[in-house]
Amino acid sequence: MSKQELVVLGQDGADGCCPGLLTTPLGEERAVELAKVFKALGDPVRLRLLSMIASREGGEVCVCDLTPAFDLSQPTISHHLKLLRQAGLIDCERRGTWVYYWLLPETTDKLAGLLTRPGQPAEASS
Amino acid sequence: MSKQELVVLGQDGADGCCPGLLTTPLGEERAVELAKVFKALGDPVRLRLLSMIASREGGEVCVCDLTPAFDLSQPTISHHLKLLRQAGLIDCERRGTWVYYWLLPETTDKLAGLLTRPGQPAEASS
DNA sequence: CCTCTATGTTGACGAACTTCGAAGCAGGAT
DNA sequence: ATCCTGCTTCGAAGTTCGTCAACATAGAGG
Repeated sequence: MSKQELVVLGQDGADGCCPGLLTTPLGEERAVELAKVFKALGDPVRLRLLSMIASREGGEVCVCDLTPAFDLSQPTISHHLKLLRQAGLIDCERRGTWVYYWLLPETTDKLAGLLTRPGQPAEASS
Repeated sequence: MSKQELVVLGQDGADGCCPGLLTTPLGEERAVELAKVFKALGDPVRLRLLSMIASREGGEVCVCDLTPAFDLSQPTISHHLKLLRQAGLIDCERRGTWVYYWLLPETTDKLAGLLTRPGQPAEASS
């Protein structure tokens, strides 16, 4: 299932290794890589999907719990989930009849780190 | 100059007022608003522009310093800068012959906060 | 085996995006 | 006023994206 070519956000982010977006000019290859992840977040449907998955109590959501929240066909939801998966933001597994999705926090952590300025702790909101 | 309809990232983010992306399901309107900002970041050219602007010593960059870094026409760079500006990520001002751009850190701070999980400080990288 | 349900994949189409050249505008210099 | 330079806006071409209907697949249960 999770045999998609993921976007791997190289060395960086929360582990405090490599330059953040806001401190050092971004190289072209790295920009391309990063843009894929941000592009995945650049759609309202995908943002809501990610949010629904991330905020789920047990950490896992079945597709059948996601689809009814939208006025979209199931294939469209499936398509958006695939893009989020390819961006390395979520992963999934089939369990019997259903497929469960969960957040990959490393990726969001790295994005948050990249967008954080040196002096700014940027504690989680709420 | 800065009379663009900015995307205003409502109440949220670093000020710890409203739910982060990862803790509470996102409302539709808010998702649309947020998606515009992420979409602005979803292009390699714009990411590099933002990075170049943000990491500049004095905090300001002239367009003429940005353009040579790309294999793109000046109108194209101008277009991307406009999108970043409409997303509320940067602003600009004309001074004599040149136009200077600078980062609006409130917006990146808010994004970082939204992507940060409750337990995770997400200190700036590098 | 066959059928039913839950998901993913394919192909197609309109909308949106990226890019360019050409034209427009604002200021400084002549 | 006239020209030149720096930048933005306009209009068009090519590409990518979001969406759906139709089809394919995986597993459960007869």
